[in-house]
Amino acid sequence: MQNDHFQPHDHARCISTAVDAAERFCAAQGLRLTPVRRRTLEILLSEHRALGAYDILAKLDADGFGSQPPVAYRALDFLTANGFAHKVEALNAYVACTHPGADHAPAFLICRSCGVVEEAEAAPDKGPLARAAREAGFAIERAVVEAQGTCPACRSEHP
Amino acid sequence: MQNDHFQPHDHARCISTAVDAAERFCAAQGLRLTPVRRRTLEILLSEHRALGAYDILAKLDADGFGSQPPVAYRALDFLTANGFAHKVEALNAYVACTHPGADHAPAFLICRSCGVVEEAEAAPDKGPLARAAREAGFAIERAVVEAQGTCPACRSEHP
DNA sequence: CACTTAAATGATATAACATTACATATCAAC
DNA sequence: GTTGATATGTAATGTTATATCATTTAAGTG
Ligand SMILES: [Zn+2]
Ligand SMILES: [Zn+2]
Ligand SMILES: [Zn+2]
Ligand SMILES: [Zn+2]
Repeated sequence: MQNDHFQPHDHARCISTAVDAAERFCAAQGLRLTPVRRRTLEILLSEHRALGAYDILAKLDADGFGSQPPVAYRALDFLTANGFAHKVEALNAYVACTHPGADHAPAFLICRSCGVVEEAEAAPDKGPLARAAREAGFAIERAVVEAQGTCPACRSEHP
Repeated sequence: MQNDHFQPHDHARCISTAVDAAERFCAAQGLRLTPVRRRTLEILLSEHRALGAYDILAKLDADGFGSQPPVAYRALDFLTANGFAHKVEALNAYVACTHPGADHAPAFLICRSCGVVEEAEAAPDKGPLARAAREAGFAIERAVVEAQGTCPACRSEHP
């Protein structure tokens, strides 16, 4: 794993890297990183935890954007459709992507103690699930891979 | 894979096997497979698709059980806690277990065309995710592994 | 059997997550 | 500047899930 956000790290760099990548990608693809979309990405990037759509909506509202659910859901749809954020299905919540750039298949390690969500590569063509799919003749299009447990930082606090 | 519920099969046997296994397990463990719990399991077993809690609730209501959400959620809690059913996080819906018996880590193949959900073994200690977890010192307690795509039966219909 | 206690159910209310629909505004191209 | 496409504002509604408290049922105990 290139990064490990369970440990203390230069988080300002996490934010600037991701925002820069989003800006460059949007410029290159003719996508519009509008103020509400950009602010939503910044909100997600502010921590490595998954945030609910209504948590995000409350912050957007406080910042002078709209106060109705579609404001948050539209921004999240844009960010997830373009790979800048992901939905964590097990939490019904959203997290900024930490593997910005190309299209990819995310997997998550979710600490149930501190809430930090670490993104890894799912490698959808490998592993036991891919084998079961091949045996059944099933064509995988998208995979949700989310492990819940405890991160090293939390376990060292409660030994 | 022992079974493959994407293909035609003796489904009455699926049902009787699973209900029998649940009855034996409850008898052995001193658990109470009450009428509403048993009926909920039968409803889930009636098809190999995931059903929403409110779909189940409507059927329970029609059968003379209660009509309020906790009726369905309590029965589903019992069934999932004891391994007779699983929640499919990507669908916010529930499916009967087809690997009855011991405690196990399920993975799912979900056909987005016909809705059939096939259960496989997740093998939580293998695969790329387990490797990433070991590298990060993360202790996995539960894994959500859900692949969405198309099953062989549906693909042969739309070639 | 009567008593106690834990588990399960009934019922009400509310919280949390998400979408539809339609009006208005902004932007890019012509 | 007009046009058409994209984005936003806003109201209403739909869907999924939980909290709380009263009541009933079942199991264990003397
Ligand atoms: Zn960081
Ligand atoms: Zn990502
Ligand atoms: Zn069957
Ligand atoms: Zn199972």
